[in-house]
Amino acid sequence: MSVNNTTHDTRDRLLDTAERLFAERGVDATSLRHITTEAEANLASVNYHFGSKEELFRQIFARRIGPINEERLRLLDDCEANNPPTLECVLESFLGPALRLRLDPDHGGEHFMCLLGRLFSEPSEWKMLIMDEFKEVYQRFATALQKAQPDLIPQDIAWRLFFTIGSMAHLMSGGDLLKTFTQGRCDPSDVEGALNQLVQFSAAGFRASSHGDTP
Amino acid sequence: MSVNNTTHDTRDRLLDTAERLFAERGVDATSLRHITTEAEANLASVNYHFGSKEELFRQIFARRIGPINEERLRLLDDCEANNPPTLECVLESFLGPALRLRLDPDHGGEHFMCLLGRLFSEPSEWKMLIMDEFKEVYQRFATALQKAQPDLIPQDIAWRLFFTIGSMAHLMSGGDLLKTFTQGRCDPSDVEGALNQLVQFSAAGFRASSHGDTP
DNA sequence: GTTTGATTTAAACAAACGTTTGATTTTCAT
DNA sequence: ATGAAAATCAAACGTTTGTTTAAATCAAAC
Repeated sequence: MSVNNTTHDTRDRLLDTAERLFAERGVDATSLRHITTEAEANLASVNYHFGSKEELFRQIFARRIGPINEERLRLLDDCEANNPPTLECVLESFLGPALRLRLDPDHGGEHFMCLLGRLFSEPSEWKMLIMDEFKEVYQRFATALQKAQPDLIPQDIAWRLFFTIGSMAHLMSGGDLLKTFTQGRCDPSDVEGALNQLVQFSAAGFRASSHGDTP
Repeated sequence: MSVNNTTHDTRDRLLDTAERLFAERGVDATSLRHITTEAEANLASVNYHFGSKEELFRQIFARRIGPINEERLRLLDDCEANNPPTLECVLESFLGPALRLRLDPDHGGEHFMCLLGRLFSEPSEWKMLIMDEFKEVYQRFATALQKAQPDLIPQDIAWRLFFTIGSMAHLMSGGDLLKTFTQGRCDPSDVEGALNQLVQFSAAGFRASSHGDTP
């Protein structure tokens, strides 16, 4: 049988459920039994539809990461209509599509965002998956940032983009720390507020002079 | 028998080996069999010396985190000899003791640093362990940063400290991304260089005006 | 209505997990 | 040297893991 509605029912339910559980408890700590139970599917269904747990993870990742990076590049194109593009515009093009996953009405995007944020600091196998998909986006944005701040040397651009990614990943992977320590007065789920905070913080970081002393 | 040299030999070897493997492969993905094999100890030795895998982790954490936070507070005291303290001094007091774990000659500190960096984005159980130990340090530094930048509202301080912690955690948990993408021209293992980059980046972020527009 | 292929199901698989046991060896104060 | 405590050891414990199998069920084409 080829594709039809009911056929992909359990397949999608497995993807959604696994995405959520992977985000909540980590990939290694989530068993196929847990996934299939919550998805109301048979234990064997994961191996039937995906072949293995690793391939399930790969497909969870694949269906989300493409659109995000495409939108990043599309927004970056708009920024580069101006020459040089503004720092804020470039940074928002990079950070916005990731952070706005939280707005997904069925919360699937939010779960994936959390999972993706955690992946940045994960060792080994799983991380390699992002690397490849991320390379083109990274290079395009590093170049754009260099154009926005032509006085910086490439190493400084790299360091600061690295820190920006770290801040983004930290925000994506939870933000419990922030909400806890501020007793809810800073709310990471206010997407546009959080995005604005991060864009302003990073933009200021990129505007620091090159060798460190404040001018 | 009470403490003597050979008695604590395997105990320490277990702590060191587990610390390294937890950092390299993650806590969940590291088995007691893997730990005890590499430590050249019997499988039962972890349960004999620590009672459980969780308690082993707890002790790995406990022996390192105390000294780090003490040094942070000691350095912060020195900063606050000046009033107000400089942003750079406060940030370096917070970031330095963590990042300088890399300088540990037997590389144990480096492994722990990696493990600690990952823990920030980990879900649930393991993370709670840091939270408690971290609360006092967080509050003291948030207060100091507020004194250093009195024009910022507390929410801005919290957001920017959150981003600083994210950048720090990203750097601690590996920095593969940075080294890979810059083909080695940015080297996270140059501790003082990396520390300087992060301090300058964060300090500039903290100096951004409150509501976002560049003045 | 029968057939065909896709899907679901219950049951079993071997492997790996953390932990426990009881005997054995090592260590050191007496 | 002797006895008691500490440490190590091989072996087994009961679970849980991801995966496989073969039969049962379902959907639709002929």
